[in-house]
Amino acid sequence: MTIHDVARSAGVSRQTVSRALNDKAEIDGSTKQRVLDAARALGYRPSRFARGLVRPDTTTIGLVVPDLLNPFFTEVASGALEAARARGWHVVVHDTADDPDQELATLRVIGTQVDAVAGYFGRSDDDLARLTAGIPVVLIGREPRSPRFPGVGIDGEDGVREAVAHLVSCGHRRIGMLDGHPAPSVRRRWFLRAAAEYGVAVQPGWIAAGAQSVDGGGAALADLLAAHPDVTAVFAFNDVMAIGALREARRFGLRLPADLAVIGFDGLALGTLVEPELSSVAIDTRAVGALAVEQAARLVTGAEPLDPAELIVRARLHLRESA
Amino acid sequence: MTIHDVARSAGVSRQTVSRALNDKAEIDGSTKQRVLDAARALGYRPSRFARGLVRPDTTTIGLVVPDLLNPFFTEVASGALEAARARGWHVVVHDTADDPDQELATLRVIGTQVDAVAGYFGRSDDDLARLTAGIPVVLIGREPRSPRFPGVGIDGEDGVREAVAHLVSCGHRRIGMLDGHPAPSVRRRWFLRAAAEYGVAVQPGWIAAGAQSVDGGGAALADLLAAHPDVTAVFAFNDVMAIGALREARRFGLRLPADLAVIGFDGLALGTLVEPELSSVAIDTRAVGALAVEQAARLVTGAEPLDPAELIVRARLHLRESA
DNA sequence: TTGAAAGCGCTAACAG
DNA sequence: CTGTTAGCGCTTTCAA
Repeated sequence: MTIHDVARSAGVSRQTVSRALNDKAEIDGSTKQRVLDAARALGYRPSRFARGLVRPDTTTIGLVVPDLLNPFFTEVASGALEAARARGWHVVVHDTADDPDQELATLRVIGTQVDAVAGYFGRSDDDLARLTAGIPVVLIGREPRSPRFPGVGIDGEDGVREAVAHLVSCGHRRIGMLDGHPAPSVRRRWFLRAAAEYGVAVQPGWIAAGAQSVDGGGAALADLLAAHPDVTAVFAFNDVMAIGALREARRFGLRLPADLAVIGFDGLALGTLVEPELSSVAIDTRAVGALAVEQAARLVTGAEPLDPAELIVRARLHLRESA
Repeated sequence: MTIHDVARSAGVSRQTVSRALNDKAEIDGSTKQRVLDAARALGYRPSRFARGLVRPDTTTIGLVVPDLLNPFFTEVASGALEAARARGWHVVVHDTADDPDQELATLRVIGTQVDAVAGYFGRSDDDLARLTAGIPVVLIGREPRSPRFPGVGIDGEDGVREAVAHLVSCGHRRIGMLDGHPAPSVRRRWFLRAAAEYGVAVQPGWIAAGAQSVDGGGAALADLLAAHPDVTAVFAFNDVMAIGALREARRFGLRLPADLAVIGFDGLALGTLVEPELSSVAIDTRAVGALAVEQAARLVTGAEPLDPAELIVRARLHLRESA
């Protein structure tokens, strides 16, 4: 079903069909209507590729995230969108549902939709290279960083240390962690290292892991407290889990932060909506997205790419009410 | 910069370049490397359109939302994503920043990226028709519904009536509303009609309007209470605003729901994270997205489209703690 | 293993 | 106002 079929059906040339469809001036009203009717009758839809081939194009970059329902990723996306807008570029957001098959499927089609790709990927560098076949790729949050693709890194080490220092200074000695799958995470390593520095001997049982979601955080806290009710503070893999922990703690009848102090990671705007407001090892989520776009832009235009050191976003402790 | 330039630079034919880039088998290792080097040196990137033209294609639909940071739209997007996945299709999400210019820019490029468009648009039907030039369009939440494009409608009338009935049955007589811009909204009309039915004479000053955001909701409540501190309950344009109102009320030192009852609209998952948990006139947000995709799918494949009556999502009151 | 030819569906430029 | 011609950049036959 091409423009040719419509042309034949309407008894005109392809060019006339094109004119009718694109609302051009140089065409007779009745001819136009006839063409439009024929197109509708045939169920004709123009090929976006053929169009793109002959029309001036806008650069668009694809942002791939594992889960749009997680506000962390929407904040990153928002930063990316804004950075792209500043250049007059477009961003389309893809959701892989945190599923390797979906990620694969996305990678297969994305090459026909965008000029560069940025985002969160689980596949190996080799797979990525093969699937993206020549279009620029920027990884976000991949740890360890890839030698092959540039990536935006998140360095939470100092921030986590601040968090542990704060908890210790408040008198906490039994500090647990709610890790997120896949565990153990880098954030856990930062936590354990900081705890060791401050003389907190974290017992293996003080760490529980759960899905990176509100419910996962709640479940992890329940597990943790069931085995170790004497833990007085927890550091969560991210804010979403921390918020789940807050809710779970309330259900347990714990007072916050008196009975249990909670510190999250990410510094989401969401943290100011819950009660008590969430303390968090915060990163500039919008900067993460903006840097990814900036690097993608340099790759696309052939400008000098940003240096790995410039592509690191550092975390800082934001103290609010929950700790 | 085309495949031709690379071929010339590497001293091979275009097909050989194609083979090298796409990791095909029938190519000598050293030739491949030479081609790859030349491509890199030239900064060559294949045209996604030319590729799309000759490669089997996956259908993708574009979902256009005004603000990805608003969880309502991410819930809708999530429903759309899931419905598309069930058919093996893809969805890309576009954010227009609630800005007519961005919407225009998006519409201009979207035709080269997707096979159908669904979402929230402010432009006139004529503009939409011209800009989308033949690709199927599904409107979401447009009120009144367009005669030209199919759309998913939201009917909150019964739900709002339930909400007002509930408030009245709890003894509330001075019930205000926090409307969202652009005001007055359809939801306000539902509210006023329901209030009239239940004998509540809503004074003009009991209605304040604000941005459709957390801060907007907080500001609107502040305005409302400053002028009419005797209002004992408010219905908010949406949950996000309601949550802002909750926060503002806490800052005012009001007890919830004893001093002020709050009911939102949308039924977001977010509502269960705040304290008190938010009562809301809830709609099935995922169904909204799913219906939009379903209709787009029918338009794309030429199947019998869904009837306007089937494209309506009705709201129901979900009572939690805030009212 | 490589190259030549053909054509994907569309629109801009030009001719009529 | 309408049709003809000529590509856009790429990959897939098929032949060498």
